[in-house]
Amino acid sequence: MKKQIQIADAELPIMKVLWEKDNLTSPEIFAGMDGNISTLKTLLQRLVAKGAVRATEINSRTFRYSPIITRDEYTNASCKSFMQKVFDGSAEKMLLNFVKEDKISRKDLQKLLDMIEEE
Amino acid sequence: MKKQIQIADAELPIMKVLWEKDNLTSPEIFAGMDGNISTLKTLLQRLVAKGAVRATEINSRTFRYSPIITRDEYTNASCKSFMQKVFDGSAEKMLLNFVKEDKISRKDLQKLLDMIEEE
DNA sequence: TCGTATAGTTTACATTAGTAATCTCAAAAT
DNA sequence: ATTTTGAGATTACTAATGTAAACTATACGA
Repeated sequence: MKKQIQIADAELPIMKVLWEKDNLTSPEIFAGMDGNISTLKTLLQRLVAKGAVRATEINSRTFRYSPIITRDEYTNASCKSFMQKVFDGSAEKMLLNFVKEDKISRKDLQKLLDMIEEE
Repeated sequence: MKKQIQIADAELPIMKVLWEKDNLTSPEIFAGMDGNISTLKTLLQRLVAKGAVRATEINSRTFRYSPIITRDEYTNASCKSFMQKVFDGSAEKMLLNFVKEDKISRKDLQKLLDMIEEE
């Protein structure tokens, strides 16, 4: 049972950058992101501390960062716990809600169906 | 802009009980729930404090509790922020992921489609 | 070579969340 | 009337989160 690493909301944007392109230096990560630079440093640090991101030393005192947790791992775990929490683990309940609330249209559903059929 | 009331994970089970049946006394709420009774009291109190639950006095020092936030309000807000956070606000991305991960089957989708067609 | 910019480290602090024990005081029981 | 019970209030404490300033020491530019 590998203990679940929790990625906090404020940390997620950093993960997203690294999922897009990894092996970046911290300035590369932070360029394009908004928020206070000190805060971003702290968040990156915490991600490294909790084992979500790996820091590889290049020069002494500078690193390149890469995600250890994959986007899929994160997404799957989040979806699962979200579905569990809000819809008592029922995907159908969730879907139904999305349809009722017009978050998804008939067309979207059809598109999805087609996509499945193709495989 | 009504400020978003956040319902914490540990508080949610109490809300779920009240969404099922409201105007309950605290012993009625807690019966059937598990967890330390003191903890449950704290959580109920916090829900009242943050305006998610209304306490109506019956005798002095005893109350009946009812949800102020509706299940739909909660569900919609949660879905929205979850989708925003994880799927950058795209319902399709999310659905697609659920399908890819086999959380939803072709059959489920078809059922939904049928359901929509009927209206 | 020396100064400086800055990547990374340390420290800080308020808030929320999870968990729970203890206290208070009226209502119910005897 | 007195005791007991228990609903609700108060207090507590740790961990996580969001936010950010200050410090340190090196790599690079002048």
